Amino acid sequence: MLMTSHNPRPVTPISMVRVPRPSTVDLITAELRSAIFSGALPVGSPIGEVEMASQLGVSRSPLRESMQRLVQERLLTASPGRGMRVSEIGPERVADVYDARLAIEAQAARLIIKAGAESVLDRLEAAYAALVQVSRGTDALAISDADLEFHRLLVDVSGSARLGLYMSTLVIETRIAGLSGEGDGYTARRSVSETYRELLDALAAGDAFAAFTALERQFAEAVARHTGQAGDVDTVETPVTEAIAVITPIEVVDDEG
Amino acid sequence: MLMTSHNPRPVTPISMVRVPRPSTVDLITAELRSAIFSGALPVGSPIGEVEMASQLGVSRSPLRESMQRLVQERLLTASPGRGMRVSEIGPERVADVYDARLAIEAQAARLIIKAGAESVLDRLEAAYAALVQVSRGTDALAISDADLEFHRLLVDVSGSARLGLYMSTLVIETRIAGLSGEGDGYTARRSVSETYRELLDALAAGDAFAAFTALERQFAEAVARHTGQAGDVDTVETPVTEAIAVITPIEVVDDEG
DNA sequence: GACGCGCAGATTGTCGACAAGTATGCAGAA
DNA sequence: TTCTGCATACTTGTCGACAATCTGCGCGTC
Repeated sequence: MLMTSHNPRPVTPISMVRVPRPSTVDLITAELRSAIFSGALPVGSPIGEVEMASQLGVSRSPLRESMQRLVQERLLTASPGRGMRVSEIGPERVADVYDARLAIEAQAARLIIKAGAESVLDRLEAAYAALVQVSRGTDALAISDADLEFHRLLVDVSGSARLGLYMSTLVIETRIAGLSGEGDGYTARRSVSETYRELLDALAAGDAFAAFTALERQFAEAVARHTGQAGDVDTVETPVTEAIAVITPIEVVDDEG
Repeated sequence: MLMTSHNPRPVTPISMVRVPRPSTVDLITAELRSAIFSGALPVGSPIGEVEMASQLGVSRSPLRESMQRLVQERLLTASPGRGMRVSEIGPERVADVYDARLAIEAQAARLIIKAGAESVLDRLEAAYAALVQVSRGTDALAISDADLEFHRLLVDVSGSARLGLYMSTLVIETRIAGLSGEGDGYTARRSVSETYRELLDALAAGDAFAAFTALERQFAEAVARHTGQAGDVDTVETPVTEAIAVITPIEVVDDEG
């Protein structure tokens, strides 16, 4: 009992990390990201600040701060004096997105192999099975969701916080690239590429080079599809109805039991 | 002369991209980034908004918007109700930074090899020579500058906009990691690692795997040095004087000839 | 008929002010 | 002496308002 006073160390110093409550800017940012991803905010559309602020139930100041985060993410482009608009990713920028994805996901694959945990392979197999299942249907957006979910999981299970941060942006950029195309239809590939199977086998075998090659081929196919040089792959197109996802107001957190 | 009117197409439609003037938020963001990189804003120090705003000559609103960009970059950490502080990168996070750098720079090396332009090799050789030259001195910060300049150039010449965006943040994070260490001294390695030479040779030979291996070894050395498991390498330490770089006020752009 | 100019409307950028929350210091009790 | 509770001062978060800027429309002129 006498020792407690002269040593002001906390009781559990190791796992006592500060868990910050999400701020308003965090909530708005997440809401805007979701709106861009779902297509509720169409690609290229300008964002009226007063309208968006009232729709979110907040003032312009936190909204503007949130939009600056998305500007840093390159999801919004700012024109001084002219406001923000949702970034477009035309065919000439698709290759850049997939170059970055190859950098991130190949490194994630290396980290997974380096860690050598088998449980992550099961989770990836499950995500792959879900992708195969959804690809039997005709909902292009659902196929894209399962596809991106697989890739996001690949990076998440690698355990790298920075790679995960980059990937969460790249996932949305990939979706934007699909939405920036011709008209308001979303095109997805219906037959799952065999490179997914190759990637999973390479991860199981611990072959980093084979994993890289699989990803490289998979992305080359995607870039060719996005730039209109698609081969004879079976694709399905779904119109994007903007009403499927609305902007939900930010609700004030009331943290009393 | 008669054709000019009926065809309203711009004169140079291909390279007529809109060059936006830098907004105030851009200027403040660049200034804060520079202050963090130079050590004018010490690692872990809180940022008083009123003081910083008056020092920059702007109001709190654009300053707060700029800081949100840096929060997205992970250069600042926000505690709700408690303000912002410059992020620390302790020894447990150093490996994550270098994992991300390996992802980015290895992909950059692949892109350089894929493009196959010899002029970029000359620029990299020049940056390498500058690093060797500076490493003969005892200014640790100058050595770090030349080191990071080499790596930034490596990514810049790859031509990928997104990799460059990631790298500009990773460069500052690497510097922060060096500044987060023991006391207010910056330690740099004095003898240039032979992995730089190996990387350049691999790029010249078009060997992507060798380039990756060189980077991987180079970063493993750096992580070991940052986490205190340094071997017998020759290091030099320079105290960081915070007065060397002050926060310069944002000057209003007056764009008349 | 086409081009340039000017004005009105709306929107963005910036600022000051209020409200809410947090850190600090002090007094009092165990 | 040490811990607890409270009052105070300061900081942040949010809001409304003003100023600067851009867009669109209409008019006049070449």
